[in-house]
Amino acid sequence: MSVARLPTRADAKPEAAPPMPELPEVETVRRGLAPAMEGQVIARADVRRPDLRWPFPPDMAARLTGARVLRLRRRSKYILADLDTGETLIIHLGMSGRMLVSGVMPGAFHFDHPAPEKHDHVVLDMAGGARVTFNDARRFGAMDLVPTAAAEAHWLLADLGPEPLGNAFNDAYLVARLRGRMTPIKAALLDQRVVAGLGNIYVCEALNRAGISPRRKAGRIAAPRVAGLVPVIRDVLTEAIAAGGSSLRDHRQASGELGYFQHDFRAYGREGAPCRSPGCGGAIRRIVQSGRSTFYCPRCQR
DNA sequence: ACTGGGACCTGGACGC
DNA sequence: TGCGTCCAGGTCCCAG
Repeated sequence: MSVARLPTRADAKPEAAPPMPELPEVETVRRGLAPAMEGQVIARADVRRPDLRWPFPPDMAARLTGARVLRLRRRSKYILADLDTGETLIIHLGMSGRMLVSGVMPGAFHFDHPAPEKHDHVVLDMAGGARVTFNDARRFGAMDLVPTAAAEAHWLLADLGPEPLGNAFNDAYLVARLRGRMTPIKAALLDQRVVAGLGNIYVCEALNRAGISPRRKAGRIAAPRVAGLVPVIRDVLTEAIAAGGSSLRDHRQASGELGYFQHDFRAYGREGAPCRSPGCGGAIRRIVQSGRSTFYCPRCQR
């Protein structure tokens, strides 16, 4: 006779390598954290090592303790937690950062607190009973605590380009921003100063949908084609956020680990497989640009 | 100013 | 079984 069991942390581990956190994953994490954190007081902050990619403020735990989280925002791939102390906790997931929610979640399932694992670097116990655990094996992630008024001017955020889903990201902007650039369009779209929040995966997907070769020099693409990238980028990200949102509830019920959801990529990670662009069917090819994998269809991306 | 390449970090996949 | 090597990529930093 089988016995029902509580979800375990192992249930959260995706079978395949999880997608790296780009804008949609970060937004999904933010939405998942919100019910556990917004309006809640941080009763205890356990900073289990002094640094991720950079050292934490040495008194970060003390400054977090007793603070109420007013709201969670997102800028590019950063999560910003505004506190009632006048400070903002800046969080970046890097490449392997994960957020796990356990304990009491208002309006959601209750999970037992998991045993601490390797790479659990920061643990926040909320007064309401929820616990947020930040785990980051590769430690490319980051946290900093700065005055809220200065958060957007933080050196990590200061040079970021416009949000791809915002009004400032439009065809006139993108055409002007790429004019004269001799770098491949793949690299230009990965440049966070051009547009903030895209990573390797969604750049590959956007270029595939737009039918633009990742090798083409950014400044040599006809303006109408560049303009066409804007709605495609918005669509790719919006669809991914929607997928994350719809999976959030199920995923939280399954594990408590936030931000990972099933993707249906057309190009990324599909070397040798048929291109999924409507009516194409060419073979997806993998090349290396700037030391990174690029997946594209030589048949429909020109 | 722009561009390309290296460094950081660790776990997992792979070959011998 | 175990060891070495490669790969993943977000971001910073540096050299040209």
